[in-house]
Amino acid sequence: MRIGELSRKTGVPVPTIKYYVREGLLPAGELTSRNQATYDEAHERRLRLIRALLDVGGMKVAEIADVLAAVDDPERPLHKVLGAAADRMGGTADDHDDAESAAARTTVADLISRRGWHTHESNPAATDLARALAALTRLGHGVFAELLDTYAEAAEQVAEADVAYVERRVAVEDMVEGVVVGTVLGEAVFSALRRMAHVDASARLFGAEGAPGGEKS
Amino acid sequence: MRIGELSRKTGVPVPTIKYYVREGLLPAGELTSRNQATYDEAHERRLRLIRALLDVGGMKVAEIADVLAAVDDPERPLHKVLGAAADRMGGTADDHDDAESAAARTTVADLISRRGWHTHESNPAATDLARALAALTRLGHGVFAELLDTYAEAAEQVAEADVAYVERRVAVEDMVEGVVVGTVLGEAVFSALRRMAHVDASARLFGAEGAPGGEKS
DNA sequence: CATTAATGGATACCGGCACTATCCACTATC
DNA sequence: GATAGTGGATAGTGCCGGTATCCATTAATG
Repeated sequence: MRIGELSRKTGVPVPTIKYYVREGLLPAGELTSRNQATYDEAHERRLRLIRALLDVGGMKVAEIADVLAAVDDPERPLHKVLGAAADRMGGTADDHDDAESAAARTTVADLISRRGWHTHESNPAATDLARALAALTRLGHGVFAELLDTYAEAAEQVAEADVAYVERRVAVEDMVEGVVVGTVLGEAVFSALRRMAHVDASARLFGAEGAPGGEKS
Repeated sequence: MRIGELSRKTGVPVPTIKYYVREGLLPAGELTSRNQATYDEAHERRLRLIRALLDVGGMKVAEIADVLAAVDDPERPLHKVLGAAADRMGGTADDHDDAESAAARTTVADLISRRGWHTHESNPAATDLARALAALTRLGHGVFAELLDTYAEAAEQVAEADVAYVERRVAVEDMVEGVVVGTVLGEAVFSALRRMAHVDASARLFGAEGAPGGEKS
């Protein structure tokens, strides 16, 4: 398959495909002449993954390059790929490092030990959590931390399901890709579900229905 | 308080504050002369909220403007604010509208009725969910949909806690802000927790620990 | 076999976004 | 009265995902 067909099959413009190759997201086609190359189903699959990560997962091109490099490296242990896939999140790192941040880090450390999690507060996710909690405190919503255990419980359920899902993938390369998909797209899935459940929960409580065209107060 | 002090207290540069005022995120200070204005704690609080929504929540300036306009409008019913706060998510809307998308929409509709949710598939969150599921299917991960009920269960727990949290805010304006904070920052919190739980769950299953320096498979 | 279309590769350019810099006339403060 | 700070306006910056354009070469087509 040549680049035009790849473009037609995936809906990605040819110059964009070239751009992804330049950025290292997609391996180049195999050259058959000086200006001819062929692409196979692996390229097609990779290209769809890239678009899903971009459009649905909201990842940046450079982050995708990192994650895919980890995916392609057979030496890379699975949990490192997971780490690379996970580290994409979190706000911009202009931390204040004030009293709220310190308190938040303590809260996170307490949570980790309380739940007996096999992780460490150096985990980027823990840093992100601390940042979010610190922001919450600065906004006067420090009480929100009381929900942490409820959140953690739900997160455990989801994570358990995710890992079980990854586990039952047959081949290892499928597992690795499964980690990426589960981490990134799973987040989009859960986020959407949470928002839908919000509508439902507030409808139950306040009597407003979710469909538009409702009442005024 | 004048703009310089506001800047010092919040760590936001003066030109940036002016920019937020221009973009309608922050009300202008009250003019005392032609080129002097005073700002109060409400400005300070609002400014912190803006930064949290930007840095932690990953929202765009225009989205924040929409949400804050809804927050400031006392006529706006609560669930509409929630909608405005929630609609910020989801990928770019260049939908394919193919077989996968149709199947995904059916899956979403089934899920809504199965769980008896008071929402409709016109909900933007439902659209986002359908998009994510369609992407999953295109990647050959259609089986992921089997996790949907586990995800939904967890989402319900979280949403219930969120709504209960909002409910116990005393004043109404606090409730409204609580909705925004709970929706946006709550997502950051859950996302971080999920990634931490991933590490823990995969450690339990594969015997790899969260700290680096592990094994090969 | 001649013409047209497509390709790989390189470079330049584009629009959107979140600021940042500069300038101005004016005011507060020392 | 000198210096710093202010509101307001306009222009510029750096990054990011692409697009556009060009070239020499090769494939496809009548």
